[in-house]
Amino acid sequence: MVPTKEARRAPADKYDERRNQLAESALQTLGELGYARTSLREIANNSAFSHGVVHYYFSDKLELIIYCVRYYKARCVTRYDAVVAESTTPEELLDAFAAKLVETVQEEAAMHRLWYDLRTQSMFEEKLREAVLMIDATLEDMIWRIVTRYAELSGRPTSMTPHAAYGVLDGLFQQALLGHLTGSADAVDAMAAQVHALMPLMLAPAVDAAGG
Amino acid sequence: MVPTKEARRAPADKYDERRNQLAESALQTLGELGYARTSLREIANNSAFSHGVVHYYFSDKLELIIYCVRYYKARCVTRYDAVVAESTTPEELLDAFAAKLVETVQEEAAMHRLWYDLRTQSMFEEKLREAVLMIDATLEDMIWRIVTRYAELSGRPTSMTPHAAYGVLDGLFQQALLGHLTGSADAVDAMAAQVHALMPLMLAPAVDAAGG
DNA sequence: CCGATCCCTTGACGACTGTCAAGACTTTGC
DNA sequence: GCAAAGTCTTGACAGTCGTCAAGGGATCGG
Repeated sequence: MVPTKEARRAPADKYDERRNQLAESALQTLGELGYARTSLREIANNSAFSHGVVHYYFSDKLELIIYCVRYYKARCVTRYDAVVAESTTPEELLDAFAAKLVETVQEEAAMHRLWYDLRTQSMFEEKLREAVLMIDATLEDMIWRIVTRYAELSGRPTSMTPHAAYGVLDGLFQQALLGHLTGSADAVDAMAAQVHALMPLMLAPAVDAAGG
Repeated sequence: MVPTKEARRAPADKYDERRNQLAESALQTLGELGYARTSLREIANNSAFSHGVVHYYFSDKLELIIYCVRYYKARCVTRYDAVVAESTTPEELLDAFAAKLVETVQEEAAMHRLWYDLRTQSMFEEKLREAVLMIDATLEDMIWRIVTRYAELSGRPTSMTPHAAYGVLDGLFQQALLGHLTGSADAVDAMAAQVHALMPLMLAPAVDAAGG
């Protein structure tokens, strides 16, 4: 009998652990091959198990992938929190933020292209939408924490909605990722410069210090 | 014998015409199903031909798709030229540009999600990169024509690189497309507002008219 | 130590895929 | 009107896919 999560006895932990283990292998495979070319057998090959085990822990290929999306989110959501916490001036925050962006484009390119792949797939596959929109909103929140902290440190109010701020930064990030993956040597540095130029524009214009 | 484009006798036009016909059917199918779920048989089903004919006009599935990308580009590249040509004030240009963006998100959503799909696929499939990067550069030029004309009409110089301008606008566009396709009623209107707010930020700040 | 439950492997199924060869039908050149 | 070239259909191929059933060990409760 196929065990469901709630019907399981004691080792619900072990069950979830296996699911996470498979999600890990799936994410690795998906990041390498993309959604279109990833098969369950290939995922299993990149794990310690055989291909049949997938249907023991997931009812469906899509359920595995959706589980992966949510599992992946848990890793990303706090990526910039240290940057926010440790910066004490707007310039410091901006530098640290841009540096972190550059770092993550370079070192987690596979995961990021997978994210964009899955987000685009959700434009075609309705079942992916709920999970994708949820993580997209979470990423928007993450970006907004940066922007509001940057505004705070600058002593100026924000002049963009969270949605718009996320949209433009995500556009630059995606552009840099594409450039990075296609061999453009200066793509990530260009992104850093663009972010430096863009962030001040997300705040209301500084008043001239004429009055004091 | 498989005819190659250069070895053909008189009807090189008819040959290309058929290729375009197939590209049309392929684009329709790809826009509906996405790259991952589109098969050659499905493309042929959406055309007047049978599935075998694809290999008469294209050596490969990938060659067909790459041909589609280039074919698709030819339609997009002049989309905003009328807006540029007919606007006489910066406000008019901005309104017309935003309106055109809204229109194209709504009425050509399938083609746009396909474009983002293929562009993302190029992060995984090396053979797609050349065509994708070419059309991406063309789109960047298209956007830059808007921005420079906007700057001209405003009497202010631009303050962003073409790359950055394209990146941020594309981010907003993609965000609106995702929102539109996932049922968010105000996604496209939000994009219009965001574009209105963003475009002035792409120009150098207006000097205060204190000196006359 | 035995039976039951859990975990996992193996192998198979039907469906679908890209590709291509064989041939039929159509058009063209003479 | 015949032969050749061009165009398209049909059918098959080898392979891969998601899915699932049967069964083997492992583990655990008694």
